[in-house]
Amino acid sequence: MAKIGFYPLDIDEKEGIRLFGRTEDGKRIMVIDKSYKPYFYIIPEKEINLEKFVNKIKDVEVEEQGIYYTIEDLEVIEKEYESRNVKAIKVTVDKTSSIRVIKNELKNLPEVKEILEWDIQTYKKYLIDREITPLTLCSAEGTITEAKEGLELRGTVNQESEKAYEKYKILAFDIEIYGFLGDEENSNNPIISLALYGSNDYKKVITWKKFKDADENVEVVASEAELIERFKEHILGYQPDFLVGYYSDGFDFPQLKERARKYKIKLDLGADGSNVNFSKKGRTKSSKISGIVHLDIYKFISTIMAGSLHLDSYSLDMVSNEILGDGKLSMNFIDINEAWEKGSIKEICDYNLHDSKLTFQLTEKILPNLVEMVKIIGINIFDVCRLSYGQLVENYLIRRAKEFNVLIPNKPSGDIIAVRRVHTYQGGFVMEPKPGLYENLVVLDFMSLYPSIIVSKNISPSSLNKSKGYKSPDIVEESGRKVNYYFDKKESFIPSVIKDIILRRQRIKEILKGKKDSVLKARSYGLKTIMNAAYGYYAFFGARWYSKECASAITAFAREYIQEAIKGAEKFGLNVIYADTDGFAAVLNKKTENDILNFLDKLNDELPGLMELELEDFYKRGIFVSKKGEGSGAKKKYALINKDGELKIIGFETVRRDWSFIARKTQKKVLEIILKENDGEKAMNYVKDVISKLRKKEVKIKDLIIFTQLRMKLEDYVQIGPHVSVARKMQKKGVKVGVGSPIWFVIKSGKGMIRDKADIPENVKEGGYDEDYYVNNQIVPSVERIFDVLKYNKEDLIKDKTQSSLGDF
DNA sequence: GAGCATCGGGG
DNA sequence: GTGTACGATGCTC
Repeated sequence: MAKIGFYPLDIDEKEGIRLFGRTEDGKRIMVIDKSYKPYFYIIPEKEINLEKFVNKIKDVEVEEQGIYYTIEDLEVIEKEYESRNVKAIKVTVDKTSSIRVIKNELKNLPEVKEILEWDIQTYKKYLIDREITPLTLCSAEGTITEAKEGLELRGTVNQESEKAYEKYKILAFDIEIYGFLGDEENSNNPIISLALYGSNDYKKVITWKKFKDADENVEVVASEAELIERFKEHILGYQPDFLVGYYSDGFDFPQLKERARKYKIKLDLGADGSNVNFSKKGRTKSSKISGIVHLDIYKFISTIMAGSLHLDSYSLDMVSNEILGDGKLSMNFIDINEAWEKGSIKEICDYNLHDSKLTFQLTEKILPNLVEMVKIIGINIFDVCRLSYGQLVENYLIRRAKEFNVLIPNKPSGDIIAVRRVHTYQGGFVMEPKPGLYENLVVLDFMSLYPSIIVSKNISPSSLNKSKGYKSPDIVEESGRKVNYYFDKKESFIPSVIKDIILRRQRIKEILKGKKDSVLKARSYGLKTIMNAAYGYYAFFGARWYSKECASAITAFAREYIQEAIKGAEKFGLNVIYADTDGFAAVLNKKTENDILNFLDKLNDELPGLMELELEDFYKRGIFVSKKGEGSGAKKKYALINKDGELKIIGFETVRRDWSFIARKTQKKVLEIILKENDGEKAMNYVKDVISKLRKKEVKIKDLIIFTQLRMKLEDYVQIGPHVSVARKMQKKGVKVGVGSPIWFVIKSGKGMIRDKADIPENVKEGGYDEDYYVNNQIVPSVERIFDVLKYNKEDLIKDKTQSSLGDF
């Protein structure tokens, strides 16, 4: 028997619970723990004799194709379920596969009311019950054997301390392919280059076409098959803890899988010699390797981090520009194809390596967030990386349920989900902005409004009742009936958990004041993310703890609070012009900034404990434009400039690439002139200038290009938009066009439908564009609503400066 | 305002 | 549950 300290990096189940990790001196270790027995709970019918029932089922055993599934233990346990104390029967079985079989055997017995906790993966329950946190110091005790892949220990695991693993070995990778994307055709496209980037300047590019000016880190192999083999060798040689890609679940690994299959190469990268495991859940694929944690950071960034990043796109280029201040090298996929054909392989290698470098650097930046999330939720980083908001909250609640002795509800069935999807309820309070240009504004926000309502009104499915406790404001149900919900004042599970998070985060923020600590910062971020997702979780149709009543009570309380705050502000002398859910913007009138701070202090004294209205910022000027779609929860669309001259542009489509460059630039410039200089006339003249240049055919074709991507096979299109029409022309010219092909086009001058006038930029001579299209469909719509505010109308814009007296037609 | 179509990430 | 599977947004009627 030996005892060894290690950090679990990943966990799964095969033969028993398997934990893959690193020992303190950096050796790879696989621990197999067979001591854990899976279980589920039976909620019996009320009136039955428990002892008799336990006796009746204790010998239940099922045989299927020679395999025996047995019950190992039965125990009556007091638990809380749906706000009641219940006597539940804990059914411990011999192995994970027995859960399903035994459950099916028992579920139809008359004594059984419900069966719970059978649908939670065993490795997750193991982590909870044994109180093990991945990535932190554990110990394993048992018999050790040493193999070339690392240590193998059979025995048991204990949590040793909170000490976190630090020396992560990260290896980022990226592939380039030749050809065009498309679901089926994809497999025919060869991988032409593969790059790896790791710590300590580890760089490798593998390609299979010889070229002259190759760097030392480039390996030229004989074929694509050899490229895949080398990839495997490098991974086994480098022994990363984390193998990281950007959209690698969706592209790189599936592509590697297809190409490896073609050459009959095994992708046996697992520490136990197993192949990469590909799985598909709905639209989302994932690739898992035993013992090497494959992370697709695109998933984490585009779902969880998106909540705080607010980018228009989560492409590697956009994200790395935002987080690292460095973007991709400028090469599109046509360039890659051409470079491969021409033999400019160096270009491809550089591009490929740079992408994997960006992926590596992004991983280093966001890893603290991932790691803290792992420590908070207590599941493995592979899962954390791929969580949705709903799963984030749910996994956290599942982990905390044990200490509250609460039974976990089952996942809803398809029927229940279908019913839940249909039902709606009223959302946040939105005050339509009176469109206009305003001076001297203040924006005030409730800090964590929804979470603090959950806590201060104890809102949860288990405290919900008909007549006592906190009473919600009037809620109008779908039927039109007015109701009030009540929430018992005795603190219940979910509000307690949220309160915990809020307090824990306040303590962290207190420590962080005037100090820099990236770990604590990441922890605070993780806690905030979970807490802010809690309200949405109640309303999420797939949630175990779903409650439309709770969700609608939260928004009802929130509407009341924001409206009260607005009333208070107006009484105080501010002029509120816009509000959305948890905050509002107001004109200062004659009030000073100091007055505002005093107003906040006074108002906050009157609010319940955890609730607080905060100062977001003071603004010199702001423009609020009219919205297209009215109604609650409508998206914000306004722009503000603060005292430092920083612009805050919300909801304008200035950066969408399906608008021509000239339209985007014009919109941005107009907002800038209006906010910075408050000169509507100048902004107007700027637009008129652009229009006049367009009419005089002075605008360069490159500023007029519109970009879209093909989403279907060309022949499947029924609706022929301009991009489809252009794609057809490209195909006729012999260009390969498939799913995902990017289409750049310009609208040429001439007669007929827009789609007939659309053409690839190369076919359009300078000045050969349709100026009417660009004026009416690009420039005017992009600035129209801004000028509405300034009381100019569309005609004013289109009128030529020099001939305005001639009238419209 | 419901119902249908499109699109995301990767090359 | 060896079953299914996205979610947000924009356009059209």
